[in-house]
Amino acid sequence: MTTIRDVAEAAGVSIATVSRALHGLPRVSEVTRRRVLAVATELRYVASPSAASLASGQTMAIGVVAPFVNRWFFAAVVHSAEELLRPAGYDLLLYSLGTDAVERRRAFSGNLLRKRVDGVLVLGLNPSAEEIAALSAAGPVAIVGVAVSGWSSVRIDDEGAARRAMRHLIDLGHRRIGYIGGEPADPLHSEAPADRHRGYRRALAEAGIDINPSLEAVGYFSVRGGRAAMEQMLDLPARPTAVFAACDEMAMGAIHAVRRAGARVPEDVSVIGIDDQEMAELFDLTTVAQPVDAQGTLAAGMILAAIGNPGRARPAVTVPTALIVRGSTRAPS
Amino acid sequence: MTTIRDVAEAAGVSIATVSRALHGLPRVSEVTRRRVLAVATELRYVASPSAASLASGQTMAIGVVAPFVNRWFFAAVVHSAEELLRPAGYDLLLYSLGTDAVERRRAFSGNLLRKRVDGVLVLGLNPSAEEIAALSAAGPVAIVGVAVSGWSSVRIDDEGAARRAMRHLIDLGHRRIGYIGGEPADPLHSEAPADRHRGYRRALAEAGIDINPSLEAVGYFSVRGGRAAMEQMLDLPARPTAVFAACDEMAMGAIHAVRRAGARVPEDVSVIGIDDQEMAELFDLTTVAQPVDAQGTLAAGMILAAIGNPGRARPAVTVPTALIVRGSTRAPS
DNA sequence: GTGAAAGCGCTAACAC
DNA sequence: GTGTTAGCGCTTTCAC
Repeated sequence: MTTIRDVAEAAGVSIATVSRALHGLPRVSEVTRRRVLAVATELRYVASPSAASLASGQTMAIGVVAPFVNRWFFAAVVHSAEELLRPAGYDLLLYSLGTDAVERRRAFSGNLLRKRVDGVLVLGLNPSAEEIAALSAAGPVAIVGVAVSGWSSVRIDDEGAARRAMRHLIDLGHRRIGYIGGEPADPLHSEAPADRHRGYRRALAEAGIDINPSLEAVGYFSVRGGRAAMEQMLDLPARPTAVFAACDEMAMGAIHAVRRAGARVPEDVSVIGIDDQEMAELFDLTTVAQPVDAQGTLAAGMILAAIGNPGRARPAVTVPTALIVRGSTRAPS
Repeated sequence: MTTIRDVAEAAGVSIATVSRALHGLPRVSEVTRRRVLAVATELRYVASPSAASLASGQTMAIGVVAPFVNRWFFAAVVHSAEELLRPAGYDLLLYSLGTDAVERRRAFSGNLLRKRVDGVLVLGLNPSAEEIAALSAAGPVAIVGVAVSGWSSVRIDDEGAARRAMRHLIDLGHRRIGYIGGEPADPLHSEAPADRHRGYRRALAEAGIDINPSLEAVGYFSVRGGRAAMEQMLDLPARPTAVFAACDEMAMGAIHAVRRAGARVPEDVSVIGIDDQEMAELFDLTTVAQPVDAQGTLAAGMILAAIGNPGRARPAVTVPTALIVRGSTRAPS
């Protein structure tokens, strides 16, 4: 294995000069720098990150903590974050925790990330006080999806997005509107589901429509959960004329359920979601779009900005959403 | 920051003993071990991975190289691999390269992973000779999707899966069967697309059906690509009665195109895919399922087995696929 | 069963 | 502009 010493000897300089030359630091003559670079390339030298970390105190790695990578939203955010982080010289350390509460606890209690990363990107979970402490010990944190005081954050206005979806249905003339959301006790402790639910109820209230708990079903934020929830509502004596699902995946499941029951979207039931993920267009799904890449890039940028600026305030940004009207909603017949 | 020295002092032993105790090594009395463990917990001590790596020569990290994380297959494989790697004490370093050839070249030429990881998991690309050399320098490699000599590998029989899909259509009585595949010059240099294409043609040949190039369209392995490809085929003077798409995403795009054109699946056109991803059921898509979790777990296990066993042969495993018949295929009318 | 000490490969402060 | 040197925090021999 080639070390910095090999390069130094081959270039006829000291290891300190090699280090400076390779990092583009001043106090190295142009001639020397060129020679060192040439030798390093020739010898296929790669600096040891472990040694560099130990000596410099920086790991040049960012931890990415998320419940899953195999969910559209998380994968997309991670991808866009990487596009900013990698060119800045940072590696990405992936921690997908799963839904399991035990696993989650273990991950945080072990201080998984301490001494391993310079900063953390958190996705899709609403951390407890202990978790906030544990993660904060690892470096500056940016979180996507919920605001946490002391951390940078990027999110959408979940309640507002839900209200916008609901207003669309209400403006079309719907009065009997179902809701498909998450579990009452969300295993990820994320706030977004509760916010969206609040938006649903608030929109109803604003329109002077009574809340009907039998029109609220649990869809677990998954396709099949959405389908099951819709099936349940279709069995009601008085079916809803429209359904608002708190994410596109559940909305797609709902559309499937309607069709399997021999009914049509939107003629018999209108369906609206939140996200505007890739598949939404395929389902001709009306939805409230949230910018994904922007959230990943923003969060990554916040981490970078926070590293080395312990003093500065941590921004909490809310990014805008937009109603995308497609063919899955129309006035009730 | 708590170091091993702090623990040693607090426990009244040397740092060597702390190290042994914490690693469960022999030559430490049970009493001492317990005391050290207690003190370490008390002090919330976490060993520095950089220092450990530098001293031991192991990074306890595995590099994951993939073109994207935001593709169903890759995300699922990564997730299942992590479930094996994390408990074994390994971190996951994510490198999603994107499609960009330049970026890809840079990634490999810089020897991105050398001295950073103990092993590598490669997904979704068919490495060139140089890339094989570059990655091999980082440690034992396991690759998913294609066999590479000198590396461990897990894959499905792509040609066989394609033939199975085709035989299903042919057995149903179809003779005019379209194909939606990847680009002729695959930017990822992956072999799977070519293998599947070969399976398509071979199945036709075996059934004594002439190959008709106008029935072969490019779908870029994406939903929209599949839709565009299908639209193109629907414009043909003689439409195919069935279409085989080389992945489910393209198949779903194709189904959408058929419906938008006012035709029906499967009455007018049968559609079959490969993958059996989560959404396939929603589209009632007949497809050839490939085991995803198994591939991730197997590949991860191979890396673990290879680490510390430089001599042993590298297994090349082919996992079985299965035809899943749903409602998107039927006999031509 | 325990401790002393020699590195691992690098960065950064300092001297020249 | 360049070199010397003192660590960074740990693992691992080797002596006791």
